[in-house]
Amino acid sequence: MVSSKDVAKHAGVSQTTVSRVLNTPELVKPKTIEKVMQAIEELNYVPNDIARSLVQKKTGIITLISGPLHNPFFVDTTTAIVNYVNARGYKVNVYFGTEDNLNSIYNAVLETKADAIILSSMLYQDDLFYKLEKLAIPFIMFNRKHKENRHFVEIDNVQAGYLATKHVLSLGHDSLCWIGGPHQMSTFYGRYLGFEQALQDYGLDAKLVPTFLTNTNKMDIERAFAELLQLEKRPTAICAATDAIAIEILNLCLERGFQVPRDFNIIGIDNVELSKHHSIALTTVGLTSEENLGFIAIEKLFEVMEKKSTCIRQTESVKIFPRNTTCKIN
Amino acid sequence: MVSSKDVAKHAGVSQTTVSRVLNTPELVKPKTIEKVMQAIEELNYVPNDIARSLVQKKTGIITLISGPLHNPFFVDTTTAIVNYVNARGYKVNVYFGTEDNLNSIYNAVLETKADAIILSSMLYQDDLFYKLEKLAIPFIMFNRKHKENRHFVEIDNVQAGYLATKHVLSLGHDSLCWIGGPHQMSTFYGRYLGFEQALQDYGLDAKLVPTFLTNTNKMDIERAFAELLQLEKRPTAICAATDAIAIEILNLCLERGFQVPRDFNIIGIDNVELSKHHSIALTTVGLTSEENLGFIAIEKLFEVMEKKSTCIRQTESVKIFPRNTTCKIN
DNA sequence: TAAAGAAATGAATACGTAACCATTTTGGTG
DNA sequence: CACCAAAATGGTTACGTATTCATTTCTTTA
Repeated sequence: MVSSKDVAKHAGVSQTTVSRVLNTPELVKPKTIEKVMQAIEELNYVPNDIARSLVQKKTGIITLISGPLHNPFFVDTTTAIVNYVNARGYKVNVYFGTEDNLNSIYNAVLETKADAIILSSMLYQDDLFYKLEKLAIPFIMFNRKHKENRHFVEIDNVQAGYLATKHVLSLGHDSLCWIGGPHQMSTFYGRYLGFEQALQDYGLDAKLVPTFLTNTNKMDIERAFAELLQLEKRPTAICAATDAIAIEILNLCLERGFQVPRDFNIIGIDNVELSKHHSIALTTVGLTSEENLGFIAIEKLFEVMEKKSTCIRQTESVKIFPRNTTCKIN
Repeated sequence: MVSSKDVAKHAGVSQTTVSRVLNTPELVKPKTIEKVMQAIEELNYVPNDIARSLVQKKTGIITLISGPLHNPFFVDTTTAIVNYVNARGYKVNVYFGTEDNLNSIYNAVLETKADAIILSSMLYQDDLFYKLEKLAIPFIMFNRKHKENRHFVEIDNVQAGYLATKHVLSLGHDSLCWIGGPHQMSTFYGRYLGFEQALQDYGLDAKLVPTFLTNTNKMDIERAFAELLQLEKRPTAICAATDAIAIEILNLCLERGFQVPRDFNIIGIDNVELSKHHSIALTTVGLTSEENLGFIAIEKLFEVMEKKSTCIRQTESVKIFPRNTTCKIN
């Protein structure tokens, strides 16, 4: 391992000067720069970013705790976040959280010296929030909100649930069902509230509408769908709390020989890239703006890092994207 | 920032003992451990992993240079790699390489002290290979091979191209075309060779078969497809070098009102998770084994890190997965 | 040419940990 | 009780950089 001391010796200058050549060359004589650069070349010197981090107390690392990539929402956000962070000259430590590994991820993250944290795994009531505040480094949640109501970027979940539901209701469906996730997550809870509200506006009793709250892995969704098929009165429209769920339901429908939207209407929320594929063509609700939610969040996080803001609370408006998995009831 | 020195003072022991309590508690008297642990609690001490890295010359970081996630192949491999690495207690620095940003990624990576590098962005002739060997840290390529023929895990690309092509030929298609990527990548070149070989085996002249070599972003694939549609004699079967290309071609077909497989047969290579979705149901060629290629590669990389192996050269066998985007010609 | 100020360089130190070596304490044995 | 080995602990240093402060060298001006 060749260090800046080696370079210094080789160039006949002090280590300080080597450091200056790399960081503040305007303070060093051109001839000296040349000498040092040549020594760097000859010795194949590469600065040690760990040592630099130690002394500067900046690691240049952003920690991202994402959901798993089999959820296409996280494909979009991870792409946006990683690319943005790298373009800003930072590195990204990525974790994919599931029900199983989340705690060990938190342990690892809390011991890691990152410059900031961006995450989408927080529950509405979660002690993690307070641990992160104690860490005293900037953090932001995307697609999740904590009850303390700080440091988040989300879509208007209630409105999203409302618009999705209203869409199928206005197509004439009166036999709906809801497939969502655990209500400890602000996302699912908010969307469900919107669902309820829309039913109410159409004079339907939410209590009579089948509701499946499931974990969002493949197996549990399949279980929920199996239950759905057992219902006395099969719904004609399935409102899924996320595109990920919707797309998996679509898969299960086709797998069992159903046709969509003939046998089932399906609507999602998130407007993920995959939903636009013409094989899928999922009707969904998504951001009014063209931006990706992960992008908005990471941009805001950098604002906080740069002390341009101190606390982000942002709720983005949504609209409906009608595609081919919903249609007028005959 | 509370350090182990602060803990030491607070507990009335030396910093050495604090370090020992955390790393080799079996060398410390139980009563002392207790004292120190209490001090750690009270002061809310968290070890500084940067300082540890500096002294131990191990960062606990694996660098992953992946392709972009809009390519579903990289969704699968990134998932496998990140989860494996984290389960092993390491962190992952992720980069998504494209034509544009690859050089700046390389610059960043070469200055970063990672314990190992796993990448899928290497060209067959690429100076990067030699720079990485100079770095003297373990690295492995997945899905790419360098001409030096070291440090790689790949599928049998020639065989894959061969099987895919033979499949559509055996279905009665005699009007094929090939949509692939730049031949500087071993993956594309090998698969094309297999394509040629299969044509030859069926008595067709590869030189007369339309071949589109394109960059693998959406826009360039669309351009290639537009060209394809201009051909005097439209092929009945499209052999795509990757599932990513195949799935995008499928999208373009549907977008333009074509039906698959009626108007076009489409076959891919990689057997990505998405290809199994019943909306897509892409016929493809993939690993004989159940494992993900990224998983195999990262597992091998850890073997190298643990000195159990020194150099990986692995080519995995493949088989055909017939689904719904191909059918007998009528 | 001398003096003063600016520019360029260097020496020493801090960052927070693990590791090495030295020292003290403990426990067991004759 | 004395002695010795083993267990437990502590002092010091290294890791490789940036930074602070001091010193030297150069340039300008009277």
